[in-house]
Formats: sequence, C-alpha cells, structure tokens
Amino acid sequence: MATRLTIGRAAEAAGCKVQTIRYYEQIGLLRRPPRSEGNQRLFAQEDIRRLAFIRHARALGFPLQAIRDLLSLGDEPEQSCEAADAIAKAQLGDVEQRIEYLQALRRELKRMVEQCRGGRIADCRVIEVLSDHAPCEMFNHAVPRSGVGSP
Amino acid sequence: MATRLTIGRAAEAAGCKVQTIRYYEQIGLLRRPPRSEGNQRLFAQEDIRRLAFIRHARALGFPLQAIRDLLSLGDEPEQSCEAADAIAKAQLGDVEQRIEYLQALRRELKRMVEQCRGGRIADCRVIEVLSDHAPCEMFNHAVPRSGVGSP
DNA sequence: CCTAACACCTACAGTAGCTGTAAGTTCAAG
DNA sequence: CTTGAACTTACAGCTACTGTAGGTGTTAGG
Repeated sequence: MATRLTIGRAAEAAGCKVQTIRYYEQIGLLRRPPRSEGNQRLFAQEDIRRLAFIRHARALGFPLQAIRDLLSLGDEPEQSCEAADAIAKAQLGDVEQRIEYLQALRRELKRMVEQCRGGRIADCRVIEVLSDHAPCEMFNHAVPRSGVGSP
Repeated sequence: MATRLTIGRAAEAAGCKVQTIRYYEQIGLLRRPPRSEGNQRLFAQEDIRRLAFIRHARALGFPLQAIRDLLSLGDEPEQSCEAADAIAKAQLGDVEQRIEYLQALRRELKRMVEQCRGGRIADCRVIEVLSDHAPCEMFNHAVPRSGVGSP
C-alpha cells in the first residue's frame, strides 16, 4: 500500500505550490524522491508530513535555517541531547515571545472591533500598544524577507 | 524638547538596518521625515514607534500589505467604521490562528525540552505533531518570502 | 582651524524564498 | 489513439530587504 503521491497532490496536501516543493528539494530541505518510469516525482507519506511541517513553520515566520535545525532533531535522534535541547529551547523562547506579542495585538484588535459597534473609531491605539516593547530584542534570526504571511 | 534622532539611532532603537528605514520611506510605509541643514533625516518619537510596530509585525510574518492595513486603522481614524471593522476582523482572525498554532508548537517544544532532561532523545515527535494539521488552511495571505525571522 | 573617523546621502546590485512562464514530455480519460 | 491536464527543466520576476560604491556631513582631537 505504498500510496505515493505525484507532486501536484503533494502540493495540494501541504497547501503550497508545486514549484515550492521542487525548490525545497533543490536546496536540500526535502530528499530527492524516487521517480516514476516517466521521470515524475513520487512522494511517500513521510515526505508529505515533512513538507507540511516546513510549510507550517514558514507560515509562522521561521527562516529556513531554523527549520533545518528543527528538522535535524527528528533526522538524527541519536545526536547529543544538549544540542537538541539548545535548538528546542531557542525556538521555544522565540515562540513564547511571538505568542506574547500576538496576544497584545489580539487584545487591541478586539478592543477596536468592540468599539466599532458603537459607530466610529474614536481612538485607534494599535500602534501605541504594539510598538511599546522597546527592550524586547524579539527574535534572534531575521524575519523572512519574502512573505511568510500565508501560503 | 524635540528629541529627534538620526537614522542610525532610529535603526538601533527599532532593531533594524538603516537601509530598511530608507526602504520603508521609499515604499510609503513611513512618512518622509524632516531633514537637517545637511540633508540628514531627523526622526520624531512617533516615527520610531511606527517603525517599531512595523518591525514587530514583520517579525511575526505579516506581509507589508497587512501592516499597511493595520497602520491605516490609526492613520485614518475618520474612515468608515465598516472598512476599519473589516480590516480589524480579518487581522484578528489571522492573529488568532497564529496564536493557536504557536501554542501547539510551544507545547511540543516544551515536551521535548522536558524529555531531554532524561538524557537522550528517545523519540522526537516534533515533525509528526506539527505536520498533522492537515485540514487547517492556516493563513489567508502568504508567508513573507524573505526572512521575517529576526532582523 | 584642520583633519581623521565615522555617520550620513543616493543609487543600484544582490539575496532569500518563493512564484510565474516557456517549451517540451508523460499520463489518464474517452 | 488522441486530447488535455499534470508533469519535466530552466530561467525570469517578485517581495522585502541587505550590501556596496562613491560621495557629503558631523564631530572629536590636536
């Protein structure tokens, strides 16, 4: 029951473009999958899961290098625990800062939507509220240049 | 006490590169600030706050268009309530999905760090856990192409 | 006052992470 | 066996920066 998928189905499953998958293969994030008689890629379920993981992590703004690090945790389960621990902890700290910031953003957006019920926007404090994190270095690795928005 | 900052100080304050600020000015995300005698930009505190907001939002993976929308909530407080409401609600939905996903990521990272205390990584389930969100369309606009990571 | 060092200026080229297009091949339905 | 969608490679183009070149402004020390 080796239900292998062609690249189009894989892309559909992961919610990304076909070219993105080929790109990930090219830069070594995904293995080079076996090919059909006619030279078409055939992806196993494991490939699809790995791809889905990459897409989710990208959607959250993790750069490919951080994703490479996270993936290495699963790829080399026999590597020293300290190394894995360091990667996981760094990502965890990053994730917690993101959550905190997003919760502040959510509070303010909710407040605005509430206020809107009453007619006009009196005072929009989105910027004030969300820019005042002065000493928070935020993330250690840079934000995706190209839209990490939504795939 | 108009404590205006030169571009270098502004960049330091916001945790970004000098060129990034000039870029934001160029694409109209930041106003063209007043200049000194010698033609150097002088940023007011309000500019810095706006810049800090943009950087935070970018670090979270929001594309510049979404940031433009958020900023417009503050820039045009007299705009129709329906328009503002639509923007705020769309962003709110996006933000809530991000929070949910990040919380799942946090749970799993914590689990790994816990497990790590015990010595070696027995079974790393990071990928399994985070790729199993099959039917979650996640975000509506694409992920930043270029690193939203950290600046 | 003069100069060295450093921050600023414009302009443009290069990078990451995709995304689209062109030109051609393969596969599955009818 | 044909038609058309899905695949192939290759390469150009996009977003959001980032770096570099070549020149000007600003400031600290002598």
